[in-house]
Amino acid sequence: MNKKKQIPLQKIRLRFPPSPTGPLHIGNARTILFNYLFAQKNKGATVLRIEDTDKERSKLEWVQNIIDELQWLGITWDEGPDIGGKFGPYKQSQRLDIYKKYLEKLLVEGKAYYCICTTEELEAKRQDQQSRGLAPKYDGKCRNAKNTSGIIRFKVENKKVVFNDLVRGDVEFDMGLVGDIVIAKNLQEPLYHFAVVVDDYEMQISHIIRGEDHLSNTPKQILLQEALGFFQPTYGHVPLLLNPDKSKMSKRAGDVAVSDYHQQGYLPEALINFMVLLGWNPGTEKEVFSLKDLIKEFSIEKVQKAGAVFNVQKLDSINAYYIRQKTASQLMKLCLAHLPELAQKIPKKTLEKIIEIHKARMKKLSDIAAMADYFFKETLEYDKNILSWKEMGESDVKDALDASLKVITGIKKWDIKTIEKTLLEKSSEFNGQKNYPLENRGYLLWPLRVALSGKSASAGPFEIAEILGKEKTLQRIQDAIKILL
RNA sequence: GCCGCUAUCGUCUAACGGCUAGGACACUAGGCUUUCAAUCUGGUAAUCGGGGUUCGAUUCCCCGUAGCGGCACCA
Repeated sequence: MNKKKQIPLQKIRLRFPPSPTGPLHIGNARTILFNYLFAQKNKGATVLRIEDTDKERSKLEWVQNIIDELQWLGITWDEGPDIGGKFGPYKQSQRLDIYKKYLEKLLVEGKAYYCICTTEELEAKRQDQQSRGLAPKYDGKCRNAKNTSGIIRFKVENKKVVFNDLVRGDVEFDMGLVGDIVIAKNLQEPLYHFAVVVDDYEMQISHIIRGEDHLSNTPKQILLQEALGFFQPTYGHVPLLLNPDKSKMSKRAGDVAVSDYHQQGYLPEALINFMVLLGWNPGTEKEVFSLKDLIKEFSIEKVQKAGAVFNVQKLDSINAYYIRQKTASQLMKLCLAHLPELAQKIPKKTLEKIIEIHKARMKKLSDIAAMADYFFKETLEYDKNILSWKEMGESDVKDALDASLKVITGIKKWDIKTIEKTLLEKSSEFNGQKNYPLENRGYLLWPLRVALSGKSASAGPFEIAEILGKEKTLQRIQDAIKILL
């Protein structure tokens, strides 16, 4: 009774099956990543297949978004709608003839039938079953009706289906609880379960790694494979990505698209590293992985069984880490898109310096805009109260700024070393005059730094001054003195 | 409601059936420091509940509970 028509495949082949009903979802990207890693690790091939059987919701722009963002992440495929391949076409909407052939086969063999029950009728029955504590299930009314049109239902056999899942081990379902499923609206319009089963067979897919939400769909697809005489691929159901409240992340309106994170200035390597850690780890304490590392170290056996909450704080921390690893020149290029137009006119070397002094503070690339805005403004606007350090009164602040102004005016060689040395010497002198604790440089430097940046938190005054240049530095100190008056 | 999956710090996770349950993020105390970061050194914080098996259970088994997923003419 358990005779499996398992044809051992020569090749390992995985598929990425996004549905272009929206931008590439982060959860989807993670599942695709697992597929990619499994394939690469096992020297298998990967196929990008666009699942656009839902004509109303599928859009061309989303196909492009999916391709763009996968490429941005560094995930590649061997066959797909963009590059072709010998099992194409790779969009389901272009494979209608293939589905039709198998649909007719099922119909002729009596394994599927036309159903003319109305949605109202079906809905009423469902309600009734639910109220009586039964599982909602199609009652099979049209099963033997010999209709010649209508939707197409597959006769779900009343039996137990067991399969071995790569992540979960043996899983058993009682299909007696499931009614005949709809597999197509008509011969031209197949539905998900059917199209997937046909494509996975036609494209010779050996391993299906997908989200846990498909676990209870799997026995239906297995029954379909049996009815069609197809081999059965190996399944692996990976845990879902969860919202902080533990609900399924795909049902959320916020930032769930890879492009959202892309635009905000998360680095692809950070996103990859973060996503893979959500549900997988190598069993060591290593936490930083490049795609190359992952291909070597990934194993589906070590994938977690429980869902993982998507924690943006951890993403931020990983992203900040990867930002810190970039060279000034790399980071400058990446930040350009997040900076005002004016930045394009600034010499590249200067821009690099601006980026460099903010590098350790950035969580994402877009942070640079607000963080370094004072380099791109003629005049600064800020509350004069923030110029004061500790107990300093307005006249003390003015004295400090005057002192800075004077000593900076006298600087001949404009480089950070000289600026720092000069200011530090002045700091001791100033503190002595004012009877401030000698070692506390804030009395001189805080007002200076605020005058230059307009912020209570910023990079240091010496590095800002060096980049600003002598003229602008002096100008800003004078501006600060003016708002104190 | 029915079926299935799952359960270790707040979060992501580690722990051949055997040290004081380890690491990371977050939080927090301190060092460095003009500020904010970065960085360094500490700290708080977890095995869902109940039975069983065993010399010994986070780990294996059963029951319960909870969370999640599925039960579409969506994918």
